[in-house]
Formats: sequence, C-alpha cells, structure tokens
Amino acid sequence: MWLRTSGREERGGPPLSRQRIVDEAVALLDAEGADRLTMRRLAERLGTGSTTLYWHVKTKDDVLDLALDAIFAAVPIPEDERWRAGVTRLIGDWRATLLRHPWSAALLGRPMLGPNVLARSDYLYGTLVAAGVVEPHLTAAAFGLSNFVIGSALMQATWLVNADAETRDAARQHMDHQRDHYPALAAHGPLTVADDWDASFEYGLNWLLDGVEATIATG
Amino acid sequence: MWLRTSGREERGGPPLSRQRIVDEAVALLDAEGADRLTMRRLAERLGTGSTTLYWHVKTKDDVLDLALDAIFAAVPIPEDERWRAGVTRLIGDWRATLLRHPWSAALLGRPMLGPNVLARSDYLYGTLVAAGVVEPHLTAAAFGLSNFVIGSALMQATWLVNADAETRDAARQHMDHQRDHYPALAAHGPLTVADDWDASFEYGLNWLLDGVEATIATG
DNA sequence: CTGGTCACTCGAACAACGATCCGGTGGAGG
DNA sequence: CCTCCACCGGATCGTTGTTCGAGTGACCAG
Repeated sequence: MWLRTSGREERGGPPLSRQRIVDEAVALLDAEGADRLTMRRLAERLGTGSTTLYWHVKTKDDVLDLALDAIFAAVPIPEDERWRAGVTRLIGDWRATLLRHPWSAALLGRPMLGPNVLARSDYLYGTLVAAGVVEPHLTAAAFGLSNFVIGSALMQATWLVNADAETRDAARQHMDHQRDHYPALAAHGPLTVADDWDASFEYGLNWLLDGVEATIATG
Repeated sequence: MWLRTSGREERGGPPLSRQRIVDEAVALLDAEGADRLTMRRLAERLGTGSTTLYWHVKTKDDVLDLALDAIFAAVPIPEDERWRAGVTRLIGDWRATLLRHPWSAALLGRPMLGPNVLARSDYLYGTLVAAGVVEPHLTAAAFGLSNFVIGSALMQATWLVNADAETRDAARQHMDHQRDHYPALAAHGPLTVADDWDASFEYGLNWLLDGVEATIATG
C-alpha cells in the first residue's frame, strides 16, 4: 500500500487537462517545429495514450488553434500610453512573440478567434478610436497594421528561422548564378545587402502610423 | 490497328511532364483547396499511376512550390510607368492573384524562389532604385510592400474564402455574445462594420508609398 | 456494503497519406 | 536482332489523424 505509487504520479504530472495539453503542445512546437507535432508524440510527452487526447480536444486542429492563441498571452496590453506609443508597443510585441515561436507563421492562415488574440485586437481598435481615427480609415488602419505585422513575421520566420543555412546558401548561390536575369535583385536584394529586419520593420510601421496620424488632423 | 487507340490517348492528354503536373495541380488546388491535394488524386486526374509522378518531381513539396510560383505568371510586370504607378499596379495584381488562388495563402510560409516570383521582386527593387530610394529605405520599402500584400492576402483569404459561412457566423455570434469583453471590437470590429477590403488595402498601400516617397525628397 | 453512474483512459484498428522498391514496356540506335 | 534507357505503375512500407468499444476507479444513493 505505502509502496504503491498513485496512478497519477506513474503517468507523470498533474491530471490531464486541456490546459496541460496546450502547454505541452507549445513546448513541443518550440522544440521541434510544426511538422514534428503529432498526436502520438504529444501524448508520449504527456505520459498518456494518444487516443486519450481526444477526450479533452476534438481534433488536432483544435490543439493548433489553442496553441496559437496561447502564445499571445505573452503580448502585454499597453496601459496609459499615448495612442501611437501604445500601438507601436503592441505591434512590436506582437511581432516579437510570433518570431519567438516561428512555427506560428505557418498557422497564421487560420481564423484567429482565441480570447488572447481578440483582447489584443480589441485594444488596437479601442486605441485607434480613442485617438480619433474614423471610418474608413479605422478599418484600414487596423487591417493595415495587423496585416503588416503578420506579413513581416511570416517572411522573417520563413527565412531566418525555418529555413536552414543550407537552403539560404542554395538561394544565394541560385541568385548569384542568374545575376543577369535579376540584376536589381542581385545588386540590392535581401541576400546581397546585409539586411536589418528590425530596422526595416520599424520604417514600415512608422510609415503606416504616419499615414494614420495624418487622417486624424484632416478628419 | 485503326481501331486501337494509342496508349497515349488512353491515358488522356499529352505525355506526362513536369509542366502538365504543375498545371493540373493548380487546377486541383483551385477546385478543391490545399488539403484535398494528394499525389494519388493528382495522378488520377492526370490519368496515370500515383507513383509515376515521382519520376518528374522529387516530393510533394516540390509540386506545391512549383504551383505557387506558377500562378505568379499571371502578374504582369508593368512597363513605362512612373515608379509609383508601376509599384501600385504590381502590388495590386500580386494581391489579386493571391486572392484568385486562395490556397496560396497557406503556402506563403515557404521560401518563394521560383523564377516568376524572383522576376517580380526584381522589378520591385529595380523600380525603387530607379525612383531614387536608397538604403536603408530601399530594403524597408521592398520588405514593407511585400509583407503588406502578403499579410493582406493571407488575412482576406482566411476569412472571405477559406472560412465557410458557418465559421463566419459562429465568429460573429461568438463576439456578439461576449460584447462586454471586447467593446471596441464589437462596436467597430470587422464583423460589425461592413468592411471594404479593397479600400482598406488601398489606404494602407498609399500610406506606405507616401512614406517611401518622402524618403526620396529628403534623401 | 452494494450497485450503479460518470468522467476519464487506452489498445486495437481503419482509411488515407507520402514515398520507395523493383519489375515492367516500348521506342530509338547500333 | 539486341541493348539501352527514359518512363511507367503495382505492391508495399511506415506514419498519420481519428474512431470504436472495452475498460478503470472514484464517488454517491440506497
């Protein structure tokens, strides 16, 4: 009796729950990438049978949706800042979070309706409204900022994180070999110039914000 | 003899080639979406065995890469236009093509190194350079414009094309039900306001181009 | 103590997938 | 006629997401 471990500890950790599944899924995605996430591997890390997961979660896609929303909990919602500083901080943290979990880039093509994402979108809309942005510029601003950060993170994750050095070298060589086909690209392209993703992101973001700000003055 | 059909016609169409495989893949993707593309179904449409495809193509990912690049052939490269008009046209056609093939949104997370994509990127860089855009604004402009169009198409394809009406209604209902949690989103959000994706896209694009243009004057 | 309910677990199995192996086939060239 | 070789495809392997149905143990009414 005293020597018999409880079934709970045999399987490692607290009882299975949706939260534990999602947390472990994020850890697995961070460690091994999107294509290495399978229900069996996830269950193994949780110390359970793979089919057990389906009691807590309907499909694998649900796990991905939940994992994608979960990482946005790390994006703080700004407080007591002027609208432009707040938006800048939100979008910057948004991007940093996406880049910290590069697998998220591959999941951006699915509806993001989790509570964390919605709360941050709500802040974005609310801040723009409070700043005096009105339709049609309001929707354009919210869409533009979201789309810009999504596109930026997607492209950077594709190249700097997901693509191995082998792929990047092959790409460089490929373009160097066809230098006369793509003259401008070879002379000024991203693989030639030492590019600064952070600086480029800030330039683009400020151009967008300048445009939004200009609509406030003129109505 | 005269009644015996040639083996070629029995299997339907001209001999198998990489080009035919890619064309049929695009047609299949257009008709049924990304997750319905399998090597077996693709082979069936081509009237061949599934394993035959692997003689012309190394992996399924190759098919996807080729299909993704193939659709960019429909994006004309502007000629004889002032830089801003040319860039506007290129980016607009870029977006239209992505939206005409909504499955492409899910593939944007992979390196785009096909000849069609590279040629259009080359035009973008070349036009910006000719317009007088210099570093660090050059990279920022090229990245910003690409990322913006990618993000816009990705988000719009996600919501207006890939998500069925059922999903959209559920989303609307979900947000309406939590109206107090997301006040700004409920009042001004994209599912409340009748949003105009095209107009929003143009606003964002012009804000970016205004920013780029301003860097030319000031150096 | 008993019997039963209910949340939860999991081994076995299924259909479908990407990919490989290896034996064909048919036309071109010697 | 034989040989070569680009091209084809049936059989098959390992893996995937998901379902089915049989369990297990805690808890509760009687």
